[in-house]
Amino acid sequence: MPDTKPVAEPAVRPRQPRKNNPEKTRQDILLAAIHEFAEQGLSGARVDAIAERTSTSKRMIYYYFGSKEQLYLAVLEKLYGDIRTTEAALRLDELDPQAAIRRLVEFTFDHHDANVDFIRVASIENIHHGEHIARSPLIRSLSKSIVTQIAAILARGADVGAFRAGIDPLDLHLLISSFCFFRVSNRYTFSTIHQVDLGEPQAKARHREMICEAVIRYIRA
Amino acid sequence: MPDTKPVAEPAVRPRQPRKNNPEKTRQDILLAAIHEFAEQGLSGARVDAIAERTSTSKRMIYYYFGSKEQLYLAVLEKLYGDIRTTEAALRLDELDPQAAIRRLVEFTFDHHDANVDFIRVASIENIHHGEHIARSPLIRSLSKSIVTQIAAILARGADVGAFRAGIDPLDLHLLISSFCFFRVSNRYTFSTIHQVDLGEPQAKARHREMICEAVIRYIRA
DNA sequence: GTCTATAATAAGATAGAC
DNA sequence: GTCTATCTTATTATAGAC
Repeated sequence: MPDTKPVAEPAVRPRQPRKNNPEKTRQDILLAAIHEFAEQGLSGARVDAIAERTSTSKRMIYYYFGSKEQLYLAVLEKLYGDIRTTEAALRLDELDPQAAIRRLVEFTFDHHDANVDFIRVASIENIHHGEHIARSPLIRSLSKSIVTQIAAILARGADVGAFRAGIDPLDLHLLISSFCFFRVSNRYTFSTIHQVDLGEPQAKARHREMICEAVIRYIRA
Repeated sequence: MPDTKPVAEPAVRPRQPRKNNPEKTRQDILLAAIHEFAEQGLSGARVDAIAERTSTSKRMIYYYFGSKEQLYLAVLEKLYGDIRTTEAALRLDELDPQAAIRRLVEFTFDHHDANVDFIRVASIENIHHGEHIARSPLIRSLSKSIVTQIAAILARGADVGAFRAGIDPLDLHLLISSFCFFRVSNRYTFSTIHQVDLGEPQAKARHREMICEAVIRYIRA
């Protein structure tokens, strides 16, 4: 049987060889990994699926990150780095104590609401007993600022008689984080069970106000 | 080649055939599955590992539950069934409004604290977008009572002027659940990052009091 | 640094005897 | 109803060319 292909192939390269750009490739992989891990969990995530989300190949993932687990750790550090960096730039010391608390609560609420990937990966990491985050001194050191900031606001508020004395800053951080986090992390079961939509704007605005109110009432003198 | 086996085997049965006890076998598998799914997640859990936790075999798991996913759904229904049943038996209507709220918060705190498996499986289910719980009308119907109970307490409290009017019962349930759940679900990352032990008795007692206080201050007139 | 192809292994599910 | 052994497929990880 004769070869039916045309004698001269056109000069079009059927596969575009990737331009060498290590840093961009690394970032590509990292962003794709965030979404895959956030969606599927650590064991559920497929390295093949991450590769498909990028413009590069599976081989490159192992080349840059070594293993699926190391890639997951890089994802953790990226997500925690992002929230702590924005948090540190809030300049809460410029506001009066009650306004500062309100702003912090609103920021936490909005950030968690807008960063579902962070919430999901944090949940996943807890399922794994936090064993990966424990190996990251980076994340630990990034997280000191938020507690220090709360402590300063509480001290100022107590000084002017606006807040009660003796509130533990880390406890307050726990109270604020709980609500802002849970509302996103447990959205599916809560919505399904109670037949409501936690994502709708009215509910969101109501809950944002509720946690502000609850926190302020809790610390008020 | 002659058969080298001894002519008469001893009457000792080398393997004890399991006594037929369908209901016990089913419960065995279910309890083992709770622990495995709670520890490893849905994709992380291994059917082999579940079989090893029981006194039965992998074959039986498929025999009784059909598939890994159906077994997981049975686990969900068991865990939600347990909490809702105890919750419904609290008799909060016998207490004055503020005492009733306090008792409900303390119950929720204690139950979540003592049922880590429930917390973990609920987290896992949210990672999976609540797609399995959505297929369980049983869980939905079980969960109506808690909101009804809160609504009744809030109404009584508003009537006697102890509570503000206009508090949404489901929102309050969300506020209470958030704190009690998060404290357990995110224990690992929170403890690691902030270098504290959320499991220690003093922290636990302090947090139990904090959420009671916060809720009561929030609804108080 | 990037690619395709494949090795090695793990895990869900089932067959078939008793 | 229960058992052991196995089939089949999917997945992590790597080899080796360019």
